[in-house]
This record gives sequence, C-alpha cells and structure tokens, in this order.
Amino acid sequence: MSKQPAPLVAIDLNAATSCCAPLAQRRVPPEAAGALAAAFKALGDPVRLQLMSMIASAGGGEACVCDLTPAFDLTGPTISHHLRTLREAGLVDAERRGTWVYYRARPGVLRQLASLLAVKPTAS
Amino acid sequence: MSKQPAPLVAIDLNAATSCCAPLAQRRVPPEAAGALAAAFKALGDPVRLQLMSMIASAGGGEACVCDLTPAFDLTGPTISHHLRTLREAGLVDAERRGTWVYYRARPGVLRQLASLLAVKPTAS
DNA sequence: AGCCTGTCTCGACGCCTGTCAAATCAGAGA
DNA sequence: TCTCTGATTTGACAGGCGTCGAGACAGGCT
Repeated sequence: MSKQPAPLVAIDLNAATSCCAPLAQRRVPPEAAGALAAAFKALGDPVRLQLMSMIASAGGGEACVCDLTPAFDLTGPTISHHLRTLREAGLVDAERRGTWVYYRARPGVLRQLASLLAVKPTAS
Repeated sequence: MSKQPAPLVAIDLNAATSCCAPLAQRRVPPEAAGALAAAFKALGDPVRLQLMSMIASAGGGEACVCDLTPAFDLTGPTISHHLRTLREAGLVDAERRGTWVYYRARPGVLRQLASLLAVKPTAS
C-alpha cells in the first residue's frame, strides 16, 4: 500500500510493554507506524470489525466459525478470508477442536491500540 | 469495499454521546460498523497514522501542511490526498489562514474509537 | 497587473482487496 | 475405507487505493 520505508523490524504488538505513547501526546515513530497501521487496517472493514466484536464479546472468550458465518450475507470463503486477515494482523488466534474452528481475541493488541488513541479527559 | 448492507444512515462519530459499547463487551451493531470501520480504515495507513499523530500532538493543537509535507518522502499531492482522507473520515478539520492551511484533530472521534477498543483491565 | 509560493484537484498507472465458485483439506462417524 | 460436514485454499474478476505529474486555485508579494 503505502510504499513508505516499510518497517524492516516489525513491532510486536503482542509484547507486554506498550509500543508507543498516545498518538495525541507524541508523534508515532515511523518504525512503529507500519505495524500499528496494519492493525487499524484490519479493523477498517465493517465485516471484520463485526467479526472482531463478535469474537471478543463471545461467551467463553471464543467464537466458532460456524456461529460467525451465518451472521453475514457472505459466503464461507469470504468470512474465512476476513478471519485470516484478522489473524495475520495479530488480533485473533485460531484453534481447531475436532470438527470446528474457534477464534479467540488477543486483548494485548486491542489494549495497545486503545491506549494509542487515548485522549486527555477534556482538558484542552 | 465490503459490499455489506452499507449504512444508509451514517452514524455521526462526532456526536456528543458515545456510539457504542466497547467492542469486547457487546457486538458492534451492523449500522454502526460502517462508520466505525471507515474511521479505522483512515488510520490504516502508515502515512496517515503519522499525519494524524503529528496533527494531534502538535503544539497549539494544529499543524501546518508546510510542516507535514517535508516529513515524508512523498509528493505534495499525495500528502494532500491523505489529509483529505482524514478529513472525510471526520478525524481532522482544515482551515486556511492566509497562505497556509492548518489541520486540527477532532478529539471526539478519537475518544469514541478508543472507548470502542477498551478492554477490561486484566481481569479475565 | 503580474509573479511567486503553497495547496489542492485531475487524470493516469499499477498494486491491493473484497467477493465468489470450485477445489482441497481435516475430522468424525459408519 | 468411504462419506459427510465444516473450514480453508485457490483462481478469477471488478473495484478501490496509493502514488505521481501536470495543471488549477488562493493569497501575498512587488
């Protein structure tokens, strides 16, 4: 997409420590921008955002593809493609248990993105 | 992009009241997913994410295009295009003052996105 | 008026992405 | 082993997106 420098050392958004200070506090470092933007990009589709939400809010912390798919007017392969995108963005994990595949959210990345967008209360 | 229902009534992310409960708490409503995903999509590019950060963290709360452009290895038109994208996503406002154009962040949307991604402390 | 500088718009190019149908893989059960 | 069901992969297509150069517009000069 953006043919910018393209982060040679990918930032690990699942690391324990936070990657960056809030976006409105200090400029996002170029090396981190690639990894962070990739995560936002994965959430930048209505279907994926809903999938992410369904997975993250599911009882037991996980959701079965068999429950996800019928919630949309899309074919199975398309849902599978979106789930793969979320997986490759590090937002979810997949696990096969018998016949079914279950997806589970990775709270760490979500937390990092949330803190990146954090804005001071209302003191401007 | 996604040929989903496509929200006929766009959600106003700049409204005073928050649009939705945290993504991990309750499923994002399909009608809201479009508007929210559009905002995330706008942040889903390394250049735009850095632009957003430079604007939001700038002294005085605003940044001049003349300061933004030289920070990237991109032509003026390209930066202008990205800024327009951020503007159309409702993330920033633009104002011309004399020769220069200044961009300013809209904290409301940022806040909404942050609260959408909010995750419970660490109590699982 | 005429020019210069800063910014945006337009048109074009190539890559990326969302979607589907068809084929393939993975387990479970007979 | 064969078959059936659930999920993913592959291949193809249309449309979207990031980028640039060229041109247009805006405002401040002289």
